[in-house]
Amino acid sequence: MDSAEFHSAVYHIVRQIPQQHVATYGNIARLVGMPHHARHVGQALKFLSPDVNPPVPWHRVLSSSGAISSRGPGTDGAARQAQELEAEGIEVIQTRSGELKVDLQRWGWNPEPGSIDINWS
DNA sequence: ATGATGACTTAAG
DNA sequence: TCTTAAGCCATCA
Repeated sequence: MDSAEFHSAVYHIVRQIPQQHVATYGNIARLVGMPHHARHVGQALKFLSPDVNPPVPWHRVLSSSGAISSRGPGTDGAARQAQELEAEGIEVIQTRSGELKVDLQRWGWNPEPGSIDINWS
């Protein structure tokens, strides 16, 4: 599986995250079959253009702690993601240190490995 | 070839 | 709940 296929696979899985649910980078990586590529899931999402069709609900992907990954100081990506999540009815809380997070126990999506469609092409 | 960089994760204290 | 440390691996300078 090359890079392009990996990206396609990631998009395919992310598109299956149901409304009002969130998944983690690591989980997506596992579902795609590359459990050590959590970081690259983020890379794939970064390359996403806003007008892809069908749309990819990138905002439903979080880190394993439930925190919305900061895109670096001075960026607004995290805040925009929080806004998308709230727009769909998912509760976003803020920690003392100012981190935005979602309660994975409540909103997390944990499909049985065999219960989802893996074939993207 | 080499070293730095991430929209990361897990374990430990 | 934080902070550190170590592991991870494609991409880039």
